[in-house]
Amino acid sequence: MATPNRKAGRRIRVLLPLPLEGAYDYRLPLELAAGPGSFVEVPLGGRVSLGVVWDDEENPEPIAESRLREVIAVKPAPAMHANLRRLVDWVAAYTLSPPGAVLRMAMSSPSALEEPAAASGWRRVEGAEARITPDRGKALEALGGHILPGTEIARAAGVSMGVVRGMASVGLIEPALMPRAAAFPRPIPDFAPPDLRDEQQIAANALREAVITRRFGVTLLEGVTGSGKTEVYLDAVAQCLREGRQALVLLPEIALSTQWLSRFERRFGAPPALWHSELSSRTRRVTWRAVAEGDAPVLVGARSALFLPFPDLGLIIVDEEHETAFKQEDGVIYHARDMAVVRARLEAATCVLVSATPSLETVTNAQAGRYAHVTLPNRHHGAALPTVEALDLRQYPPERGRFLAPLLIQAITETLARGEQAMLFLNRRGYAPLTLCRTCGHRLQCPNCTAWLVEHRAQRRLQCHHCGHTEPTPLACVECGTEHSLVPIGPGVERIQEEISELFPEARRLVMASDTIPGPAAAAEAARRIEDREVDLIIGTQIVAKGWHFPHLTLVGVVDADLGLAGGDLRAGERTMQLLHQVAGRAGREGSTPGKVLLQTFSPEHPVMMALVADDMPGFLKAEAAQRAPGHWPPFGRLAALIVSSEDARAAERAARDLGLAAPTGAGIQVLGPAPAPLALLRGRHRHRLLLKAERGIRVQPILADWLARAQIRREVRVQVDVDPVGFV
DNA sequence: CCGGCCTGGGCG
DNA sequence: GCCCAGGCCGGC
Repeated sequence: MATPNRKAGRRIRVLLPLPLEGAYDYRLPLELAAGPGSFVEVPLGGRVSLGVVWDDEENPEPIAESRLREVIAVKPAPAMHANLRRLVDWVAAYTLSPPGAVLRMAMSSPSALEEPAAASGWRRVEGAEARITPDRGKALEALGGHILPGTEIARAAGVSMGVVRGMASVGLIEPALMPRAAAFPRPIPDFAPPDLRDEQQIAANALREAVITRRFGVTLLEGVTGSGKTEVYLDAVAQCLREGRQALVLLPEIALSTQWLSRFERRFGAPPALWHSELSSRTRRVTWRAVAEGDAPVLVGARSALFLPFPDLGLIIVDEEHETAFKQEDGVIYHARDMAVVRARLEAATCVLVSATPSLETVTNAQAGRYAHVTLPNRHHGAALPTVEALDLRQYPPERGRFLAPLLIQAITETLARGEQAMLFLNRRGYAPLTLCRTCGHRLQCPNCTAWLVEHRAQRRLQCHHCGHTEPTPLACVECGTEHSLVPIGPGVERIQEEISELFPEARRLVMASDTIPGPAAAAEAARRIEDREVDLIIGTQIVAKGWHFPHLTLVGVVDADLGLAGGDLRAGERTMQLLHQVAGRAGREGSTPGKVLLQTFSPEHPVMMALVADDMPGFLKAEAAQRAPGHWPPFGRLAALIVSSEDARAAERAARDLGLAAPTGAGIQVLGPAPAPLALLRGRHRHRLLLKAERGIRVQPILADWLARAQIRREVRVQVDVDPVGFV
C-alpha cells in the first residue's frame, strides 16, 4: 500500500539482539540521522525491536527493495563504539554464536537507552509581585538561589506542599531543570596510596609504564598469596585514571568481594561502579549509562562487564585469572579472561592477568614472550608462607565414623589454645554427598541428573546440586521400604561442623558455604566476625579460598585433598593445585605467627600433594606441560567440545552418532567420541559429547562450522559448541 | 468438526 | 526471542 515516493532513504544494516545469522537490512528514512553504532527501533514481524546500526558491509544475500522496512526511531543514547562492535563480531566468530546473541550481552539494559529524565525542580522568580505570607517567606528562604524539587522545599521550610503549589500558581517560583548529579564520584588517584615494598614498586612501575604507552599489551602479575598484588594493580588503576581513561576490574565472585571493595574505597576515596547479575534494573540502567558517557571511571564487575560500552577503556584487570568462574557455560560460551585480552587489543589498552596460581595457558603465553611477566615472590610484613604437610590417611586414619585425623585434631587443639583461629576446608556443601540404604543398597539419586542427592540435614531435605531438585529426606528407604535404614556416606561441611562441635564444644564455629553466605551482606558480616575474633573455627567450601584476609588465622586443615582429582578431566590436577594453594594461602598472613596447612590425603605421593608440600608450582606446571605437549592438549593445541542434548535419550544418542559419522578428518585434527557426557543426564536432558582436538595453529571454527552444516540436527536436539572447554562436564 | 497444543520456520 | 502456520489429538 506504500506509495513509491515515500520510499526515500538509504539502506542500512541493523544487528538485532536475537540469535539470527547476521544483521538485517532496513531503510533509514531521510528525516532520521543514524550511523554505525546508533541504537535504533525497527519493526520486526508484528513487533518493534531495538537494534544497533551495524557496519556497511556487503550483505551476502541482499534483500529485495520491496521487502525493506523503515527504521522507526533513533534512540538518544551514545552510539556503540566501533571497538565494541568489533568485539561483538569477534566473540561471535570465535564461539560460533550468532552475532545477535553476543550483541544481547552488550545491550543488557535496553531501558538505559531512553533520554535520562532530568529531574525537575523549582527556581525563584526575581521581582515577582505576589503576596508573601509567612509560610511563603520561609519557603523562599529555604529555596534561596537554588533549584530544588517541591517536596524538598516543603520539607526544608517546614511547610505543606500546598504552599509550594500556591507559590507556583501565583508566579513566585517557576519550573526549572536540576543539573544531573554525577552517578559515580571520581576515584582520586592519589587519595591514599600505600607504601609499596621494593618488589611491589618494581612491579607497579612496570604496569604503570604499560598503561602510559596507551598501546595494547598483556602482563601476567604473579605473586604469592598475601604478597600485595591488589595494591600493585590498584596503582595501575590510578595511573589509568591520571591518563583520563576508564579502568575495568574483573573479579570472579563479585558478591564475595566486600573486603576488596572497602579496600578500594580506602585507597581512592570513592567506591567503584559495580556490575553483576544481581543489580536492580534501576542501578543497571544508571550504571550502563554512566559507563557509556564516561562518568564511571572505574568499574568492577563479573565477566558480563566485558561487554559494557566504555568509550575509552585504558586498562583491564583480570584478578584470579585462573578461576573457572570466568568461563560462561551457557548461552554464548566464552572465557572472560581470554575475551578481556581481545577487548584490550581492540581498545589499545593494557590487560593485567593476576594470580598466585596462574593457569598453564597464561604461564605458557608469558614464557613464549607473548605476555610480559612481573612477579612478587614474598609476602607482606615479612610474613612467611605457611608450611604445608601431607597427612597420610592410610597411616593416620580418623576414628571410625569420623573424618578428622587425630593429628589434625591435635593441631586444632594447639591453635585454639594459643588463641588463634583455624579453618577446615572441604569443597562439598551439605551434610553427606550420598545416602544409601543399608538393607537393599539403594542410592538416592536425582530424577533429572546423573548425580546423587545431597543431604542437607539442617533443612531435613535432599538436594541435587546440579538442577535444584529438592525433596524431604525420607524416613524409610524408597526402594525396599525398610525404616531407619538410610545412612549418610561421606562428609559435607555440615557433617564436619557436627564433628567439630563434639570435639570442641566451646569453640565458636562458622560455616561458610554458598547456602550459608548467600550474598554480599552475609559475606561482609562473616568477614567482620572473623576479623573481630568472634569466631574460632571456620568450616567452609571453596568460598573460603577467595581472596580473604584473616589476620588471626594460622591453621588450615584440608579435609579431603584428593577430592577433585578423580575423573578424567584434563585439568583436574591443575585445578586442585590452584584451589588448595589458594586455601593454604589464607593461613599466617600476619607477620607474627607462621601459618600451617595440613592436607588429609590418601595419596601423598601424588604430584599435586608433592608440589604443595614442596611449594614448587613451577615444577608442577612444568610436569603438566610435559604431559600435555606431546598429545597436543591445551595449551599446546586446541579443543572444542560439542555437547549434544535432548530430553529424548534416543534422539540425543542418534544425533551424537550422526555427528560422529560426519566428523571432520585431516592432518593435525582428531575427533574423540561420541561418548555419554560425565553428567549423562542433566536437568532432564540426556547428553553426549564429542571432542575436536586440533594442533596449534589450526583454526577450529571453520572446521566446526562445516561439520555442523553437514550434520542434519533436529530442533528437539540441542548442540552446544564450546570452544576451549575448561571442564569435562 | 472444531479447537487445543506442539514444533519449526521466519522475521529485513 | 517471539509469532504464526501447519500438523496431530481430544472433546461432545
